[in-house]
Amino acid sequence: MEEIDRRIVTLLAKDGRMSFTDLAKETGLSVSAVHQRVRRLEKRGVLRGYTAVIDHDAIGLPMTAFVSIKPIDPAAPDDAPDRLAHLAEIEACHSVAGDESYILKVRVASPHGLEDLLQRIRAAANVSTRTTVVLSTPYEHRPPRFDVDGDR
Amino acid sequence: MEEIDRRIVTLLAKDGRMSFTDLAKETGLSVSAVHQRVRRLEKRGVLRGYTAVIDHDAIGLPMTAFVSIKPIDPAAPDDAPDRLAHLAEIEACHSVAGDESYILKVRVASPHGLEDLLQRIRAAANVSTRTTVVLSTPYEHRPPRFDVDGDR
DNA sequence: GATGAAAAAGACTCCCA
DNA sequence: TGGGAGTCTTTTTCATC
Repeated sequence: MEEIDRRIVTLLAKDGRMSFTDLAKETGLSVSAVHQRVRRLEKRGVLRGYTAVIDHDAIGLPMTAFVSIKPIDPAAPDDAPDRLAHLAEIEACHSVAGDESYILKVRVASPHGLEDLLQRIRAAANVSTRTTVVLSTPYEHRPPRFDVDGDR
Repeated sequence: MEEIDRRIVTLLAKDGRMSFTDLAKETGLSVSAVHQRVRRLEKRGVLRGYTAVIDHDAIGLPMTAFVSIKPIDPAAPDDAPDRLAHLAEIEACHSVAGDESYILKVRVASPHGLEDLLQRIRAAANVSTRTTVVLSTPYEHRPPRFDVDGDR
């Protein structure tokens, strides 16, 4: 992928609703050339979609936490992500190296809501949990900086 | 905030580029009424912006990690987020309760890139680091489910 | 791949209910 | 607040280089 595609991706990461007209101005290409490139990036899966950035305080889910989980029975098949997928409070699920097996990012309304969610997580996936409560988020969703190289 | 606004927010979380026409169809409102509501949600800060969801594998940053940091000198003023803001590999910075003071989410090209970044983090903010490498991400960026209530 | 032009769809404004 | 009409902008397709 070269320069202009990277530029387009970065611009759309900063403003997912930027118009093709504006993308064209920023990249120096014509509108239709930009259009073509964006569609190609979408098709290739480089651009996986678009989403609104939401203020969780404003929608009544002001509490964020990271929940690390570990299976109670290490011999059982590990299908925790599937077993937890129905819990809408879980925004993300990452399989990780280290002492625990997954890190979940969760959004809840209150400490009570967190307590309740943790119980449901433990019950649904047969895991123990370790929770780190987020106090504030100085920044999040920063656009990626990516270079030509394959390293650094 | 009531029903229809919540619907709009959820729809835009799922597809940040959804047209006003489609939002109107989904909500049963007229285009101008939806338009008005979206602008109001943006103005109130409920909708903080829009962003493209990027495949980090595809752009040469296939390695994700969570880096927890702790100040070397607990007495020093805590301005780690500012000191780290120039590091573009850091996608998010959360202040957390618990043993460490911040959790950073980082994206790098390789183990070598991670090693290099960790050194830069330690040097820039005078902190020790503990790193958890992400092996895979079953899901991420799931839209919030939020109810009328203020609890649950 | 990129371009410009033309047609279709959508965004945005304003006024009235 | 919501709806509708009108206008202007953007998107999308297409033929051409």
